[in-house]
Amino acid sequence: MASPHSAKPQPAANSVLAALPPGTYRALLSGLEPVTLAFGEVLYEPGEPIRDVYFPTGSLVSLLTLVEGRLALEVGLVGREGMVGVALALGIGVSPIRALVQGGGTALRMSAARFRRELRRSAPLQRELYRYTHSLMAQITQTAACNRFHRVPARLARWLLMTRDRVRSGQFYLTHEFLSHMLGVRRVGVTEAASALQRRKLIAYRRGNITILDHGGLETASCPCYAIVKHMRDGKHKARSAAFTGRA
Amino acid sequence: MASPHSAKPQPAANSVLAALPPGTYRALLSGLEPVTLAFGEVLYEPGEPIRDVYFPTGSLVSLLTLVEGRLALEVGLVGREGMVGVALALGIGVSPIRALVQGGGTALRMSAARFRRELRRSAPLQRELYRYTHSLMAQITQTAACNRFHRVPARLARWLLMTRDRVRSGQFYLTHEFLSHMLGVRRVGVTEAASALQRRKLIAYRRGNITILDHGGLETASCPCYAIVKHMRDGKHKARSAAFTGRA
DNA sequence: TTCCCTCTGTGCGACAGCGTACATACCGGG
DNA sequence: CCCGGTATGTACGCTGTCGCACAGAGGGAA
Repeated sequence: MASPHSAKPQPAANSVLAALPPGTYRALLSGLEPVTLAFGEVLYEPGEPIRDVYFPTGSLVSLLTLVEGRLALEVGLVGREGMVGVALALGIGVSPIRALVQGGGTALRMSAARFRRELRRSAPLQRELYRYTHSLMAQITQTAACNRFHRVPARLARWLLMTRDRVRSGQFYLTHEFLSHMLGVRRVGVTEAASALQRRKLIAYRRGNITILDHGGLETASCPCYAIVKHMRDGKHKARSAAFTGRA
Repeated sequence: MASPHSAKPQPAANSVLAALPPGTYRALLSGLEPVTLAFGEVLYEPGEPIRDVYFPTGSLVSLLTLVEGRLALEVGLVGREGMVGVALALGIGVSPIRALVQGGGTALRMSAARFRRELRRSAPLQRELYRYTHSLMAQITQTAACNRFHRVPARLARWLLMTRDRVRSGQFYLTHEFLSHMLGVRRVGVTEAASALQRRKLIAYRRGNITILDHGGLETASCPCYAIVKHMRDGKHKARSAAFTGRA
C-alpha cells in the first residue's frame, strides 16, 4: 500500500501541476500528500470506485485493460507528465481499468472528494487535466493501432523507450513475464524479442534489470508509434494555444 | 460536403442533447444546423483543425487512426448516442483522427467557435460531454484489447452488431473492402469471415448490402467485447450518479 | 445486349505468434 | 555450500493472418 513519505514535493515535479498558475498550485498543495508507490501495487481495479488520484513525480503507473478476466494489455503509461485517475476529471467515479505501479517511487496523492472540489473551483486545473486527458486518449488510440499492426520486437523497443522517457533513466527493473502482460503476448515472445535486441547491443538485461545501451538504435528498431506519440506531446502545445484564442 | 437539410430536428434525436435540461437545450438550438452527411464524406483529417462538431441523429461516423499513411483502423463508432469532435470539448482544436461518414444520414452541426462558447457557459453541457468522452475512451480501450486478442470473425460480428445498434436497423451498405479498413485486416480476410457468417445464416449480403438475419446468433459469434461495451453504457448511469453526489 | 467496373470468392506459400514442455542460469537464504 | 525458487533460453508443431494472384458474378451505362 502507499506509505507516507517525508520528502518535500518539488514545485514542478509533476508536469500537470507545474503547468498550473502559482496561485492555483498553492491552493492544491494542502490536499496533496506525498506518498511512495511500491512496485506491483494496484491503485485501481476495474469497476471499483476511485478513492484517490495520483500525480506521479518519481514513479510510473501502467493502465491495463483486462480481457476475459486473465489477459492483460497495457493501453497507457503515466509518469511525471500526467495523472492517474482522469476518469474522475470526467465525472466518472468508477475506474474502467487497472492501474498498476510499474516503477516504484514518489507521487502526490489527493482524495477523490478533495479533487472533485478543487476541479470544480479551478478553471486552470480543468484546462490542464482535459488537455492531458486528450493526450492520453491519443496515446491509447495509437497503442490500439500499434498492437494491431506492429511486430513484437518493435513494440517492445517502443515500450522500453516510453518507460525510459518517463522514469528519466536508462535502467529499470522489469521481468519478461511482466513485460508480456504489458504487450499482451507470451512470456516467450518477450524473451525472443529481448534476446534479439540484446544481441544487437541495443539493450542489456540480467534477471529483470534492463539497461538501455543504444537509445538511437532502439529508436530505429521501434515502430514509428514511439516518435508519433512523442511528437504529439510537443505539437500539442501549438494546438492548444490555437484552440484557446478566446479565454476559457 | 454536408448539405443543408430542411427537417426540423426532433428534440431527442441525439442522446447527448436529449440528456440536457430543456433550458440548456433551447439555448443551443440556434447554433445547431441540421445537415445531411453523405456516405464516404470525411469530416476530419488527422492534424487538421476542427471546424465544426456534429451530433449524429440518423447517421453513423467512424473514428479512424491512420498508420504509416495508408493503414487504417477504427477505434470508435459514433451514432446518435454521441458527438463527433470531443477533442474540442477537451480544449484541443486539432483532430487527432480521421472521422469518416460510414452511414449517411442526418446530423446536427455546430461551428467550433459557437461550440466553445456554449461549452464555457453551460455546466450541464460540459457534464454530458465529459461523460460521453469517458465512454468513448472506454470504447477505444476495449477496441485496443479486442484487436489484440480476438479473431477476425468474432470482431466482424461485433462490428456489425455495434453498427446495428447505432443505426437502429438490421440493414446497411458496407463492402468487404470498407470493412477491411475498419477491422485493420485484408479484404480477403473479411470475405472469409463474412462467408462463414452467411453460411451459418447469421447474416446475408449482396454487393455491399448487409442484412442481419439472426441477432442472437451473431451475438454468440461475436467476442465478449460487444456485450461489455454495451453493458458499460448501461452501468455508467449508476456510476455517474454515484460520482455526482455533490453538485458539479 | 454488351461492356466494364466493382464486389466477391478461392488458392497458395510464407510466417509471426501461440501453447506447451522442458532445460539452463542466476541468486539469496539456510 | 547446497538448495529452491525465480528468471531466462530453446524446441516444436499448430493456426490465423498475410501478401499476392486470379477467377467468377452482378449491375449500371451506352
